[in-house]
Amino acid sequence: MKYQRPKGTNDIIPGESEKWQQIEETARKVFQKYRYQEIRTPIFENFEVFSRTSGETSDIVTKEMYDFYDKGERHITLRPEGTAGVVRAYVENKLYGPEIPRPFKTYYMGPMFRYERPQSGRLRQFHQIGVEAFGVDSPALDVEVIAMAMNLLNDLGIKQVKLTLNTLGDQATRQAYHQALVDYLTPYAAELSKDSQTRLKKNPLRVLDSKDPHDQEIVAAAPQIVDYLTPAAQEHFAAVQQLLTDLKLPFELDATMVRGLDYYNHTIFEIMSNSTAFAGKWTTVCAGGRYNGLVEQLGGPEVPGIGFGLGVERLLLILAAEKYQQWQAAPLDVYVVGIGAETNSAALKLVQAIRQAGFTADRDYLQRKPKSQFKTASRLKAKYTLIIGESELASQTAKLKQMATGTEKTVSLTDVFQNFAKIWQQFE
RNA sequence: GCGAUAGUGGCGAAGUGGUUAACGCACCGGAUUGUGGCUCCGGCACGCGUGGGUUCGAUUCCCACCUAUCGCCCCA
Repeated sequence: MKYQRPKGTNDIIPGESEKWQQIEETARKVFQKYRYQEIRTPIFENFEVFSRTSGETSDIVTKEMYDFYDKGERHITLRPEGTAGVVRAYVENKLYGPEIPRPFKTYYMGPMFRYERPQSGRLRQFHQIGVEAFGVDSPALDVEVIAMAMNLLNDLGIKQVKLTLNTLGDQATRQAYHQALVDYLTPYAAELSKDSQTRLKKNPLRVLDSKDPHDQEIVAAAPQIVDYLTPAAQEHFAAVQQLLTDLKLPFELDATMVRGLDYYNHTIFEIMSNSTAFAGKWTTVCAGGRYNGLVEQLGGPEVPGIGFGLGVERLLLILAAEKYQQWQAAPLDVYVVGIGAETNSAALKLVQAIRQAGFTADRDYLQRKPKSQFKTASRLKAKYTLIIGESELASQTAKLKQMATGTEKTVSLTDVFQNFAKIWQQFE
């Protein structure tokens, strides 16, 4: 093969693309109900938009950025996630203006890029559907966003999910907790895994979700962030839990859940699936949280925000495994069979007329013999065939055949051109 | 970035250091001047991921690279 797609990318071909359309359509419908509007931001941004916000020491910045210098020596990054770009656009377009009602609720869908080793459900170019809501600090908004994510998954036919929840607290909480954690972990530094030793220096919180068994033993007795929450943070988190309960949305608390990105605080959540697509292992399909302070960090006013991102490829894996739906191309109403080269023009006019009458139509383009054309019509599951040959051409008629029954009727070409819907109706 | 496994037609899949690379499915054509099934007959890899090397000779052996899959890291 001369050319192959770049490593970690995928072609979404007919047969697949229908699924994408269905997912996107479902998402748009759900978001519309909650009154979120679409935003489309560039696929690439200045490097700093992501490096500053995600955290200089985060894995995304240190090893997963797809970045390069363009011809003007600008340091460009293909977006690794959606939030930073949306926040940048929010600030740049002054969407925090007083004339814009709060919360400002928006959603996006599109490709994201991370330079990493491809694996199942993980690509270099992958796709996320995400939402962001700005300008409201109320726990009710946290819960609305979470409920909307659950709503979307449910509408997509994914029922087997688990919602996990944690809080990172506010600035004061984080500082106090950070210190407590470092104090606790430092004596164990030598025992920690190599990765965790560097985490301890760069971002101690990340030690919490280490997969290393011995790390986990140490972490088990570590101080928990809930014990360091300021009264305000405590109150916020309690309210979120209460509201979720009011909505009868079951959730689990996970004190070790953290985020790979630095900008999160307060409520963070993940929705996980243990679908057979992941060999029964709980895998995150949707992750989100609050990011008060991020807007400021990108040069805007002090405006709180919350959002989530959902991985489309992972969603597709679950849907394929659960076979919840049958996806297919638009059904074929009429297949036009042309017999003889001289019917070529008439066949083309016929498919066009049928399409303009609001039906789907296709024809043979290879001048194949009738038997083959009928075979194809049959394979395409055409409801009707419209046959035109020399004799029909001479009498300005065509034969309409209902494939299921084999019944044939002669129709005039003029009628087909002028009112195919009527002919269709009479046959049905 | 590290480790493991793999790569033969549209798909599935045999195979071997040596004349024309099995077989199945799908597809195309014919038997049947203009009608869907079945059957029968025929066609369908100038080539065995790419590039080098060893050899009289490589799809087969060696090396490098590419890609995929899985694990680690991390994450959607």
